[in-house]
Amino acid sequence: MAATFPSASALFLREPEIRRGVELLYFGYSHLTRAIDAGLAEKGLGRAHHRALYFIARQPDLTVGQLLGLLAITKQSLGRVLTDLGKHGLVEARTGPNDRRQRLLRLTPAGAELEAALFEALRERLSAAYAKAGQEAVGGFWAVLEGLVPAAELPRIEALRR
Amino acid sequence: MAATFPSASALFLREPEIRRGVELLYFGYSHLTRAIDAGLAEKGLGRAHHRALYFIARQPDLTVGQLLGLLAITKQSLGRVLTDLGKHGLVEARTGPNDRRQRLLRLTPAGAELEAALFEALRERLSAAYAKAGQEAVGGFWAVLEGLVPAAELPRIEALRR
DNA sequence: CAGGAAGCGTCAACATGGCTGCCACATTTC
DNA sequence: GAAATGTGGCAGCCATGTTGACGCTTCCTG
Repeated sequence: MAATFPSASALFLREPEIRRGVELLYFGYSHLTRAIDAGLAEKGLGRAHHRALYFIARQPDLTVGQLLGLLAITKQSLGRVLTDLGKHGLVEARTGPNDRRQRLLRLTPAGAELEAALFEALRERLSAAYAKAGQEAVGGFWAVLEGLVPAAELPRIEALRR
Repeated sequence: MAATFPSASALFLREPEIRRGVELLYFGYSHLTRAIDAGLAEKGLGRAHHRALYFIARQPDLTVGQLLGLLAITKQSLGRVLTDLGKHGLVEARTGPNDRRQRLLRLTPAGAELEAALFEALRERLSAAYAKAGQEAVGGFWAVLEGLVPAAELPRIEALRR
């Protein structure tokens, strides 16, 4: 949260600055996600598989429902992805200890290895961008992106940071 | 370009900070793009149509080839999108005055109106995030995203700013 | 000025990853 | 015991990406 009070005519709120943000977000996001496509294709997986893999790595033993909430897709779409990941031996599920209806998801060693390899590609790109922009810029980067996420959603994201 | 020299152990380059960036980028991008889905669905269009619409609005009279370069999809995929936009009366093309092989793309008044309405939704979200984060943060946001784009690609993006 | 290269359009076929609707089952909670 | 919840599965649809091949028209160069 910055301490500045934006004036009514703040220059950084005008159309060119907004368009610049839209474009950089589009291109930046595109290039970052493309960084792992090759690694995924090797295993016959797609981006949907990676998103699931990523969040399971991030929060082991999360339930199918929690993952659905993060990905914001339908149960059916996720089901297909989880089935694939299971068949590839990358993800395994066990029954919830408290609520036996739940299935707790976890990466297998092979899954963890693949996720780490894919993350390495993301890390390379993003840390290069971080280093080039500097620490302060990184704080700004986070702050703006946080502002794009509806307040109701933020807790779920913050929870990923343990 | 920040003036800081990242030390070998810069805290903001460690895994948690990288993961935070990956996640915020994912969620921020998702929420921003979802902001216009309703408006698009009303017209029977999808996100692919919006991307084309957006860049044609941004750079009128751009050629099919230039648009292909920006979107980084195949000619066939773009062809389908442009055909749709033409049928809806949102985009029109005229023969290039210098090179008659080229088709210069332009929004019709209806196309400009739709693009403006969709942009308004993006503007609302992004300017709220800008205002909340403050002007300095916005600079950092841009700087990090620029670092994600391969150097070879940057000129094309900078060119959008006239 | 002939011939190759470039810009564009288009056909067919296919893959991925979303979606909806509907149903089934085990389990938990009221 | 009834209702709500968490999960799984089937069938089918749609949007948007892909490859490969081919054919125009136009431009440029030797």
